[in-house]
Amino acid sequence: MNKIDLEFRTIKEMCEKYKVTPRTLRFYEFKELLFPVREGQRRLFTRRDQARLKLILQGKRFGFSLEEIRQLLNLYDIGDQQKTQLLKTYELAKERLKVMMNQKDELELAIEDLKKMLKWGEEVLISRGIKSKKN
Amino acid sequence: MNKIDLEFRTIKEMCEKYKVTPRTLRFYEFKELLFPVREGQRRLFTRRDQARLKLILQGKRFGFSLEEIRQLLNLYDIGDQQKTQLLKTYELAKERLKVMMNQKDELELAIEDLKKMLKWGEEVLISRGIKSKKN
DNA sequence: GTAATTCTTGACGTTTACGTCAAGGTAAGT
DNA sequence: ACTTACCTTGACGTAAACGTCAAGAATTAC
Repeated sequence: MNKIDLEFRTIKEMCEKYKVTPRTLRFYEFKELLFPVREGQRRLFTRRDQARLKLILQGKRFGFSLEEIRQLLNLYDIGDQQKTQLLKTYELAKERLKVMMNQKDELELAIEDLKKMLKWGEEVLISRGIKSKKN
Repeated sequence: MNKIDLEFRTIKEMCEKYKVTPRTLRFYEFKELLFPVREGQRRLFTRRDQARLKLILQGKRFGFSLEEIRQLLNLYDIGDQQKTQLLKTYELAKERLKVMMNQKDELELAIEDLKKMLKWGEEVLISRGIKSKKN
């Protein structure tokens, strides 16, 4: 009924829109990643929550832990942060970038190695007549 | 005393050489990734075990689960494998390669995004006089 | 006004890859 | 013989990120 409905989403709507389960959203609230308001006892997720959820899901894609994500979210939400804390968060992100770049390098090596393994496995399969050459 | 000592390693020697804990090696045996022989009740790890351990550690670097590694190890150890099983293992590795390449792509995107975040965070820090430009 | 739906808060279960005692066996050094 | 050192097998603990009931409240549908 209210135009305000555009501002808030129920847990179900959130689940459909972002492809997560209710349990997940409640869990994120419990972990202080989201802060839905209450209408009676029901949760209502604000735009801020939605923005945060998007970042959470992205963060997860990047391999961050929820705890790391919680800290990184402060980068977007600096209002009440202290200088020290802000700088710490920044450093955390920088560290994470390093880790990710190493991961990338290792992953590239891994891919090469696995390709070699596959090539070798292919030879074996062919030599046993299990597999034809052009497949 | 024996020259055979070159063939076998105790759990301690294995731990030092491969930087793992005894618990890890026992766990891998329990999970049928390693098959040390026994001298009395003590474990002796063969060359085959060492080769397998190297592959296990590599596999872990690549993000395989131990169960996946167990299956992949069969690629190197085909003696008693059936054709079907061999082919299945091969396909598994191929699937894994796909996953890894996707991971790599995502990771690259993630890295780019995180770099942007850092740049933005840097602006904020500078604008607050917490951080100087050339750092 | 009753049923069906959606929500709530517990609270225990799950998986992976080990960590961490506990209690005891055995071999080696002295 | 006694201590030390290293080994063994349980067996319970841990962390992350939810899954999966259970039991009850509140809203909506008809």
